[in-house]
Amino acid sequence: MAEADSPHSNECPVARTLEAIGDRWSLMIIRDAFDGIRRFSEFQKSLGVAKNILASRLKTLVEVGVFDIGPASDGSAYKEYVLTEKGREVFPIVVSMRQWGERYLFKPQETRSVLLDNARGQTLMPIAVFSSSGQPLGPADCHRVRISAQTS
Amino acid sequence: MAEADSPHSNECPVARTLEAIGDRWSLMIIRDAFDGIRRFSEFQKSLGVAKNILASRLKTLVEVGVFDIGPASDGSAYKEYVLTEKGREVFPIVVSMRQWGERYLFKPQETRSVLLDNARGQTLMPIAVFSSSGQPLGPADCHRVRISAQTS
DNA sequence: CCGTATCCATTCCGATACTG
DNA sequence: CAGTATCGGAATGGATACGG
Repeated sequence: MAEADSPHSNECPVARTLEAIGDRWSLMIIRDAFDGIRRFSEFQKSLGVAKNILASRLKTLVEVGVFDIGPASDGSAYKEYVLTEKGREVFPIVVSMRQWGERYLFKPQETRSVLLDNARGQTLMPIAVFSSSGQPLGPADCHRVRISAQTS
Repeated sequence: MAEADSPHSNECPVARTLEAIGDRWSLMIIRDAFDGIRRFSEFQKSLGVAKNILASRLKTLVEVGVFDIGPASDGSAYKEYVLTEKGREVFPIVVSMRQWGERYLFKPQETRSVLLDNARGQTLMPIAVFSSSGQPLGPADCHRVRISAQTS
């Protein structure tokens, strides 16, 4: 049954995001796409994942709207997977994951990959949460509320 | 070599983060912790997850250093799970996931839960990636490089 | 109340083989 | 090159029963 959604994904956007791209491979695939990877074989080589798994993930990511399938840019007969706007917008998610990992999961001298901005070759500003008025916010400074539809 | 890690967690911080907290429940547990949940039964009720699973996840999250176990604040005989600094710092990750989900995974009128800042009751500023000099950055404005240990 | 132990179903993954 | 088909094994999840 291609039924709606699973029990707990109903109204929490975090849960839905996890359900859409929160599996073990999807975010890695998207991360590679941020590095310019577009071809099946390149994903496969970069990730070392089995082809059937990769095919399956790519397929659902296209269904979800993270990737579009387009013609090869080099004129070859094959397809390319290119990020949609929706896909590009997961950038903050993977960058915040990257920064958290860098900070807490590596020993100081351990070899790692880092992200640099093209313009200056500098590391990025740490991602943080701000209020609409620009105040930095921690978990304790926020609360969740339920919004049922808007009548304006 | 000298790589004793699991295959894909090698040197990408994103991969390590995914391995540490990227499973189906951990981020939901942490999200609940941001809402002030600290007790086993509260997590269980909030998430609707089986007790053995919850116990298992909580255990690994403690091992990973996201939670500390402390005495109950109300003087009862039981433990509480309280976020460490490392745990609190996953806040940007779940907020960026939340915002992406809100934006792309909900129909406009669908009921959802949203995060508001306590001080003003406003929605948060969208999380974005900036260079160290304050320029907004997209995926195409960055590149990855490998850093092997020491320079200077 | 807070877990642990057990059992079972399901899903996920990887290797391999095969097709256009 | 870009997948699909199939299979076995591993990991994950859920329900329930039990113990501190």
